[in-house]
Amino acid sequence: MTNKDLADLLYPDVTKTIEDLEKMFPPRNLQDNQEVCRFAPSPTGRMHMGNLYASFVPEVFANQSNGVFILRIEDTDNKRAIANGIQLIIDDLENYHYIVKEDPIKGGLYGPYIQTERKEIYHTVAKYLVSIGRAYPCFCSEEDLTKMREQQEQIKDRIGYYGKYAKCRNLSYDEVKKHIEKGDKWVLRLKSEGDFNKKIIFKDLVKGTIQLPENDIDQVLIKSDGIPPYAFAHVCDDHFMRVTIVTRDDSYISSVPYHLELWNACGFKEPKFAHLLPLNKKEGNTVRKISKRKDPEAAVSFYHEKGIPVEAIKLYFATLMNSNFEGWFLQNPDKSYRDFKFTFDKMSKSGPLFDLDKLINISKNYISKLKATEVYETLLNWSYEFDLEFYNLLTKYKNYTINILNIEREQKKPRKDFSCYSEIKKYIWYMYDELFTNLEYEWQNITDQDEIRKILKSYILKYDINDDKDNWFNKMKEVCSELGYASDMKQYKENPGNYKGNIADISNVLRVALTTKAMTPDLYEIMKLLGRDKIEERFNMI
RNA sequence: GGCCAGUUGGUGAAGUGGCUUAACACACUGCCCUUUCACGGCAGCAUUCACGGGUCCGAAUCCCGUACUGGUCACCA
Repeated sequence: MTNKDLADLLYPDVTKTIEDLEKMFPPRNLQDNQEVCRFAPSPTGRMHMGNLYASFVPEVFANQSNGVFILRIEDTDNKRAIANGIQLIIDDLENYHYIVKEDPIKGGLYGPYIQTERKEIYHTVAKYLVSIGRAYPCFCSEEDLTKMREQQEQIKDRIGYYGKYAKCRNLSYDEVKKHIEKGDKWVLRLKSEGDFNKKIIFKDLVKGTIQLPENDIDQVLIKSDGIPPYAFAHVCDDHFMRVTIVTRDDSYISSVPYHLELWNACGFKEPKFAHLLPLNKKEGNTVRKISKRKDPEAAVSFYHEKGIPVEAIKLYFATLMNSNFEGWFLQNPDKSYRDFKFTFDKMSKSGPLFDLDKLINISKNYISKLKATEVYETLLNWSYEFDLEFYNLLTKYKNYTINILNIEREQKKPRKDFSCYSEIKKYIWYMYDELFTNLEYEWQNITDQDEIRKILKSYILKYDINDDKDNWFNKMKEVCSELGYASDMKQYKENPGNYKGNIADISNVLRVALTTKAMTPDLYEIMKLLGRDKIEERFNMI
C-alpha cells in the first residue's frame, strides 16, 4: 500500500489536485515591486487600536507599492467568533479609509476570503502532503497527549509530539484503515524532517537575521473537526492568495521554523515575513500589550466618541511605524502620509508605547490645518451622533458657526484649540444665545460690579462694528485714558501706582462680559460676529 | 525550565566605531512677544545610553557574562 492509497483513504471526497489549485489561483499579474499584503483578523469583536495598527502597516505597504491589500477572516477557531464580527471589521476599515481591494463582501479572484469556506483548499493540500509522505493521521486522544506531556515534564524532556513520542507516525495502512472504519477521531500531522539540534537562519523584514532551532514537532495540520489550525491555514491562504509579504504579530516568530518547513513541504515559494511588535501600554512599571478588555483607550469607539479625527490617528500610526516619518511631515506639512516612503527597517524592534498625549498633539495640529467648512462638516456629523441639541444649533446657524470656527484659522500659524470634536462646544458655546445661560463670569483683576458697568458703558458709546482692528483697539485705549487706566503696558509696568489698572484689565472686562470666559479667541473677531445688539444685550446683563 | 528577542531622560525615539559634551518630537518648567488665550521665539530638562568585564588610540555602537522585561513552547490565532 502506498502513500497515495493512504491519501485516498483519508480524503476520499477530495477530487482536485494541488495543480488544479495552482491553475485556479495563478500568480498575480504584478511587477516585482508591487506587494500583496493582507490583514487577517479573527472576527472576535470590534477592532481595537492594536488591530487597527496591525492592519495599517500592511495596508500602507501594499498601497504605497500600488499592490493589493486583502482582508481575510481567520475564523477557524469557531469558539471565539461572534455573529456580526466580519461586518464590524469591514466597517472599521472603511471608517478609517483603508483601501481594501479584496474582502469577504467585495470578493475577488483569490477567494473565498473566509477561512471556514476554504476547507476544500486545505483538504486538497493536506491530501497532497499525505500522498508525498509528509503527513499522517494521528489517533491519539487528548488524554494520551496530556499523559505524554506529563511524562515529558517529569523527565525534563522537551515537550511535544516528535521523534519517539510520535506514536502514530509509523502506523501501517491496515492499522489506519481499522481506526477509520471504527469511526475513531483523528487529526492530520506533519511528518517533520527537522532536527532540533540544527539551526535555521532566516531574514525578517523588521527584526533582521534570526537564528532558531529547526522544527521537529509533528504539528497538527488538520484538526479532528476537519479545519486547520492557524499555521497550515495561513500557508495555504497566503500561497494561493499570492501574498508577497506576510505581516503578523511578533509572537509568531518562534514558530517560523515550523512554518518554513510547511511552505517547503507543500512545495510553495515562501513569502517575505515581517513580524510586527504590538502596541504597548505602560501600567505601573511594567509594559504590556494594549488590551481591549483592560484599556478604555484601546477601543476604536473611544476615539469615535471623543471625535478624534481618523486622519490624526493614522498620522500617529505613521509616526509609530517609521521613526523618520515625523521629521518628514514637519518639513512637508501639506502632504499626506501616503506620500511618504515607509520602510520595514525603520520599524521599531521593541514594542511602541501608545501615548495619548502625543496623539492629542497630532490631532490638534491636524484640526488646526483644516478649513473652517471641513471642521464644520465633521463637527456636524459628530454632534448628530453625540449631541443633538448642539447639532440643531449648528444646523440653524450654519454660516455663523463656520465664521466662528474660522477665527484665527486661515493664517500661517492657526490656533490649536481643538484636539477633538467633542471639545469644540466648550470653546464656542457662548457664541449662541440659546446656550448663554447659567453664567459663571470669570472676572479677573476687576471684580467690582459698579466699576465693570462703568467700563462697559464708556465703551459701548464708542463701539462701531465697522471699525477696523486698529480703530477698534484705539477705542479701547480711549476708555483707558478716560477712566484712569494705562493704555500702554510698558508705561504701566514702569509706574503701576499711577493707574487703576491697565488695558489688559479693560480687555478682560469686555471679554468676560461678552463670553463669561477669560480665555477666548480674538475679541475683535468675536465682537464682529456677535453684532451690536447682542453686545449691548450682554453688557446689560451685568 | 528550553528557545527567541529587547533594554538610550517623564514619554516616543535618532543613533550601526571617531562628526554625539546623544538629534528630533511630545510633556513639563522658566523667560520673551502680546489686550487675553493660543501661536511663535529663546532657554532648561540623560556629563550619559540596564549592570559588570573585555577588544580598541577611541564604544550607546563590537564581544562575553549578569540582571530585568517581553514573547513562545495547544486539535488559539
